[in-house]
Amino acid sequence: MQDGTRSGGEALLFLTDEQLRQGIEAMFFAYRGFTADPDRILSDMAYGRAHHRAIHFIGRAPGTTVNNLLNILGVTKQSLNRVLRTLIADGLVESRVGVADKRERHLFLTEAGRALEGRLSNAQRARMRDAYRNAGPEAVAGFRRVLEAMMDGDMQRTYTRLKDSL
Amino acid sequence: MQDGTRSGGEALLFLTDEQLRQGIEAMFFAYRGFTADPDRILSDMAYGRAHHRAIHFIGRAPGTTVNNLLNILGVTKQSLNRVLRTLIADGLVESRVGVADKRERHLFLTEAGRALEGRLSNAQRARMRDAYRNAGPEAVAGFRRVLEAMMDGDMQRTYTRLKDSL
DNA sequence: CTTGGAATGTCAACAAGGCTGACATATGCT
DNA sequence: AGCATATGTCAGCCTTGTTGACATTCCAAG
Repeated sequence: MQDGTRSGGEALLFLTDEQLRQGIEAMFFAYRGFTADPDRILSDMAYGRAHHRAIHFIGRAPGTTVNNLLNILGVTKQSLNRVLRTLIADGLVESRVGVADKRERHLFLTEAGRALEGRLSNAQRARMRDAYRNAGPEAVAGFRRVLEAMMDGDMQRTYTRLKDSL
Repeated sequence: MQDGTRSGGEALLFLTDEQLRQGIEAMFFAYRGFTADPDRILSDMAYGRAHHRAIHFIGRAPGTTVNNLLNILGVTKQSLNRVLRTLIADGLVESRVGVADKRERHLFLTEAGRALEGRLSNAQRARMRDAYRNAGPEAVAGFRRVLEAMMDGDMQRTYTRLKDSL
């Protein structure tokens, strides 16, 4: 009564190793599609996926601090700083010294930053929308449930906080 | 009757920009969890995610050719070759000259290769299993449907071929 | 007021893993 | 014989991650 059937006779066939393996591969191939469109846009400029992530989360939570962003992105400050430096130099991001705490830097998208953010997120949303429409609302609900269960505890909290902040 | 409601009054609220954005972020955070466990195992050795992918798909389709693997992984031969070279040198992968066509190399996991593959895929399946169990069979079906709809056409075909080959 | 710690920025060095371009080798096919 | 295919390899470049060290600025506690 483990991993395939249950005492009541209810099949747990969705937990077989083969089903799990298919899920793993689906995740791998789908993530490629997920990033493909923004990647194409970015490759025309001198930017990569790291820039996209920074732009996305700054646009998502304007005024966020560097530390905040660091936690969301899960990279080192040196890594993030390199990306932020170029975005600021190129006039896509603005960094304002904190009011309450002047050590903190609050990050905002400039007009140009918002423009690029729009292009990127339009492309990514278009793919998502097609997939959602194709799969239907119940499938989408399941999709979200499985993804949330797949996150690390920390990220689950970060994700929920972000999600509920609108 | 676009993007929010339909003439019949059926809500399409799951296609709102806000819902799509949440799906995008869920995908981002979930993928981190998805790769976290194998990454931890690999970082102890001199290997990375690229080695994991190669090992996974060779274990998945033993005897696959280099070209085949190239198509699945979507990287350049130089990139793949660097990874394969170390895996072969370390005795995890065996490369056999083709029988019908001697230009081709067929790739197999050695005993040691299968051992590592097992560790990695056990870890990844464990997380997947927990997520699946947590979300339930209907959610899993929806998860799979959305992921498949999110893939590029090419990858969708590759994925299906791979999936049906068992 | 001094001092410790927090938040941030920056420099240097390095590694993984992508990429392009060029070229070599062996083999298969026409 | 000659072209195409499959593979390997060298060299060089880019992005994006890492660690370690150090400076600056500022808050807050003693």
